[in-house]
Amino acid sequence: MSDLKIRNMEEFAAASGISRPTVSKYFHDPESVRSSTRARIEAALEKYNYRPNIYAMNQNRKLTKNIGIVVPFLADPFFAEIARRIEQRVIDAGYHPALFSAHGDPRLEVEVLDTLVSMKPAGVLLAPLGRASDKNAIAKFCDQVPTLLFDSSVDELGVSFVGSDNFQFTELITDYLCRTGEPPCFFEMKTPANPNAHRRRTSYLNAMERFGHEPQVISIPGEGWAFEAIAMEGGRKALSEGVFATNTVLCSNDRLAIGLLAACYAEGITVGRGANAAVRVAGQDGHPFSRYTCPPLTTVAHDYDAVSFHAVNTLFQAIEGTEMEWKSMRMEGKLIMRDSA
Amino acid sequence: MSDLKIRNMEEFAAASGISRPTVSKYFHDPESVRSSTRARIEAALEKYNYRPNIYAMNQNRKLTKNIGIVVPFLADPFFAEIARRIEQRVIDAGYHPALFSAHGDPRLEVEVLDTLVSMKPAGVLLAPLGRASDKNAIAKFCDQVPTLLFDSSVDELGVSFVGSDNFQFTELITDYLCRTGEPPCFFEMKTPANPNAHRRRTSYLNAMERFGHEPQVISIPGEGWAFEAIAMEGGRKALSEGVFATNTVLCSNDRLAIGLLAACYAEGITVGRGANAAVRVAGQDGHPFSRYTCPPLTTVAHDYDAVSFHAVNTLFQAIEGTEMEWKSMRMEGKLIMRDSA
DNA sequence: GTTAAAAGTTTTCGCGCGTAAAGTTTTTAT
DNA sequence: ATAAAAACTTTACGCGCGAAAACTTTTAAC
Repeated sequence: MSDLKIRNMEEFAAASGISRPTVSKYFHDPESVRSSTRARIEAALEKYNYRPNIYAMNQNRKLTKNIGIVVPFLADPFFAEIARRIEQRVIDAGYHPALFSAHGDPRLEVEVLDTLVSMKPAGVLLAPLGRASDKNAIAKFCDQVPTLLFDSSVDELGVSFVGSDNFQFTELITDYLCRTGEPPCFFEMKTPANPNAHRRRTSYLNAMERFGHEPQVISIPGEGWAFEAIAMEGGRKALSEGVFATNTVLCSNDRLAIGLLAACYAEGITVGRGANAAVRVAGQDGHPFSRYTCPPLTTVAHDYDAVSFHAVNTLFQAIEGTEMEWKSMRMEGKLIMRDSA
Repeated sequence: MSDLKIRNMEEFAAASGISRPTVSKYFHDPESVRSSTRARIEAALEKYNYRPNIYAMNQNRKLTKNIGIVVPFLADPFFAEIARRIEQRVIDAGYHPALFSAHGDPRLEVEVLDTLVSMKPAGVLLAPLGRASDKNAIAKFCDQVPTLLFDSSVDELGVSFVGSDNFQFTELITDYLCRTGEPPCFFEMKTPANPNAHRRRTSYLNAMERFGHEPQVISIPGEGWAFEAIAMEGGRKALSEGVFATNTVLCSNDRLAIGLLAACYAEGITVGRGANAAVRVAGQDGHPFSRYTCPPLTTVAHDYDAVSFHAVNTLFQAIEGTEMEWKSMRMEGKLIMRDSA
């Protein structure tokens, strides 16, 4: 690599023996220039470590090559995992991901969206906070930027929605639990941040009715995103008061289940599906660490691959101008039987 | 808010009754204009939802208001947590954080650094991959951008280093374990990604010698960032072969400990400090979920607050031109006694 | 080998802002 | 009240690139 510093595209074009507009075209889309031209540019690119000034580049483009990714809480391993996969797919498609977390704060979510508008991204993949979100702000944002909502939908905003079929999740595991032991109680937060929680509760109630069992929902208090702590505290209280009508508890999500497992441990209650276990505990999500709880957590896992694939693909279709109606794509979950239930 | 669309700073300046250069100055630093001027600009800002074009803004500035944050693996809750806190502090300081993860891939780490160079950030907070990092690329990067290394240092690069005192971590918990039961074996990955692992092993060996105990290091094979899976597999093998010389295992980090707890569970080995427990297991890091393992994990917790505070502050000092020598700031960890050891 | 299409070149303009210089007004200090 | 300092205005230029128009060369098609 030569040490001669290339100051701008003009100089780089001269060094590579190609005109600046063609070089510009190359950076916009390498496939848009003849392969012989591409080779010469790429040879120069090897020699001089030139990169176009991203600010000058994006100033006059209506559409940049940026893709925004927004999640409600990045310190939640579920969102970290799904964001990681989406980011990888965006990079593979030749775009530049810009990752943001609302950190559980609706005001910060609005700020992130404001920042994104001024970034003129080609598109945005947005997992909204949910209940706490400023719906008007999100609607306004969706009008300005091609946005695909994932994980949890807000009305019918954006180009489409990609997520998981929460009804199917809960039905699947409720069925499994009913078939293999006592019917489950449902353990959830009273005021869940995420609208998927409501779907799961409803699905539980429906499934229990269909199977002819009496449902029981235990709603514990607590706000925010510290699900494990909330479940541990609420779980200990519920366990010590003996409110669970059966020996089986289905948690609204895996993080609550992890907290409940800790509560059981603290209360000296053995968990598992063996004869000498007192209760069965199951979760929902296929949390990255659900495999390593003690006992390993029985759960319904998101199809991370399918969600990230369809989310990114659908957004790119919209970006490329494919006309399409808004639709909701919900992936089925897979039952993962482990020792906890 | 008026619906009249303001197209650029010229129009906004006209609307607020202030000249464009002064408005420009305001956006660079609101404190740099007279309070009466500031009030008029902010009144107009309320009225019209104008935001300067970030690309045009940054094109001619040598220094933007962006702060890069780079971590080796964002799906690791430890890094998610420290990134979250750093990001918050950066926002509070009036800067714009740009968060990147190398996803465990050294080539991606180099790409992220390349991207960051072209973003002309005011500064970067970089937690390098460690062993796998391209040291030359990092050194070159540090020459171009004010960079503060955190978590793990690479030579004496950047303006300074802020992290944890890994020697103190391991000494502290080794001492605790020796005082409260059998001396610990040390459980680690054979080829750890992070250089801190070496410090912890060394510290363990030193401490054991000082306390007059025979050290035993169990190094399990495995590559990558799936620590729990590696520890679970390696742990089951080690447990079934009975390689542990004592009933106490100190893990190089909490994620390995979580995997080892799962291995113990799978092998039917009870963990804890009670009389009827077979082994004691301890970790290091104060992983966000260490509180919710079964049994809850005894560990040494990073001082997340101090690390994020000093990292951000030291970087800002360097940005503001404060002359200072390179120094290494290592925060002490706090022993967190729980039921696992 | 001719021809049209595709690709590349030259030229020119403008985006939205940073920045600097010179002049004017307002504020602060004495 | 007056001078000096600070803040603001006016004017002007340039950053590095996108984009469009008009022209030239290369490629592909028959």
